[in-house]
Amino acid sequence: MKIPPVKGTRDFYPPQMNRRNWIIDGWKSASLRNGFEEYDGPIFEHLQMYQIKSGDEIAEQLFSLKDRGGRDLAIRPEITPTLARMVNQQINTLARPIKWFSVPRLCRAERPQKGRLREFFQWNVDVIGVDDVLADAEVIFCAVDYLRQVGLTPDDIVVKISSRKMLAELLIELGLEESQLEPVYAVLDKRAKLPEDVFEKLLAEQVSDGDRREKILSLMEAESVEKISEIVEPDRKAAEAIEEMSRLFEILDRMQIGQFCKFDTSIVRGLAYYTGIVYEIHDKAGRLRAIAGGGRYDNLLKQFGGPDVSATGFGMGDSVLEILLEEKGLIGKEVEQRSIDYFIAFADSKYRDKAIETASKIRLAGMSANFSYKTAGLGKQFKEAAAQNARKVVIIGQEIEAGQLAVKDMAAGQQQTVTAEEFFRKL
RNA sequence: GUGAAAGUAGCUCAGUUGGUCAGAGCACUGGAUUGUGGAUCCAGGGGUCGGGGGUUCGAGUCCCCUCUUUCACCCCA
Repeated sequence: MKIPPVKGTRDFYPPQMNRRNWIIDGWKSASLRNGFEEYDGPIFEHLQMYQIKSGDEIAEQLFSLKDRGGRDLAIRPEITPTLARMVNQQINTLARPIKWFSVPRLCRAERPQKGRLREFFQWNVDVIGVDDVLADAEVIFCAVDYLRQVGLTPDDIVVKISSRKMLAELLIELGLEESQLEPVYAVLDKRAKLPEDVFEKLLAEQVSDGDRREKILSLMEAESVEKISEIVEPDRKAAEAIEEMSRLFEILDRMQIGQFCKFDTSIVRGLAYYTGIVYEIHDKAGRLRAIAGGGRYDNLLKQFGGPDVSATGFGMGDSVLEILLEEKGLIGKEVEQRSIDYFIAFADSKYRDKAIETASKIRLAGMSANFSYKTAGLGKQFKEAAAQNARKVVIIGQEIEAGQLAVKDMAAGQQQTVTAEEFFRKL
């Protein structure tokens, strides 16, 4: 009986596994050079953990199970709750700022589509315990640092940045009720996806007053933080939020990534827990879903039973990223290819034992080596070596009787005869 | 959860109104090639035509169901 793979999952054969490792290794080294430490948690948690933040309806979108003790568990659909739990548990012993990153494997029971699978990897970078927008700037820098390092430029991607706090203060100043904010956010979030007239109609359903709608539309079109104050005269709290945004952009400029970043009030983000700066990284053409998204979530640790500690961070999934990198031709052929330091060929089956011995010595010295399981001619063995992308081929032939080996550099095509003793000494 | 399209070898695909329709290229294995490579030539293995049911003398082809994939919607932590 043939059993198919599970819907929305991927098999990683060696070439795809090499790609996956290349992406994840890039994430990890970017995190480390930005001063973040790696952590991880279990792949499942109590189901309840995911209901605190997002409510029951989200429980339908995750994989849940009952263990033999009747406990309701869920495979993690995100790692932020685990992070909050882990940090809360040791909050009094952790030195601040807490700069942590993780590359968890996550599962969500959603319908798969382009750039969205049921199992994926997500790079998470967070700073906990710092109120200052400097922390927001630093995580944004970390994301851009990686994306730039793999070859993406400001022509390819854009970090769209806004502020929940600023938007809320301005909307309230315009006369909206607190209770209207959520539904209005939902409409504003759709702006980029909808034709203008449909968007305006949806907005009119939420905001009946024409003048207010005008102002909101102008806010959405503001190209810079400065323009905001021209549209709505900010009160003290709004001015603070605007000031914070300006400062963020100053820091991003100082960090040399200003050309990747753009003020964009249409970035609202789905769920309610963001409290300040919010941002999404998109492909410049806007054809794909977001590459990454994040923001400040100052209330989360408290919601998980911890103290009032601020936090900010982002998540970047592997699937949209891989599609974009593929489209831009930034995943080189060599990423998928295997390679090996040495391939040991033997000219006659009587030298096979010597070849096994040689390969083992090379491996013990810390280099990679293979030899053929077959006793084929040298031509075949060279083909095998080439197929494995071997850098050098060592030939064991009659010269071994005089203590010598032939070593061929496959790229250069040059071959040298050296004594076995010298060869092993130089490994 | 809703809607649309697709599914033939490991991959990309051809297969006419139902009647030599089990095929090609690439990949893989072996040989040409018993001391030298990714080329070339030859040969070979590999398929219950996604699965199940139906119509028919006869189904890869038509009908129904189902699974999977892709795309969009809902949602997007």
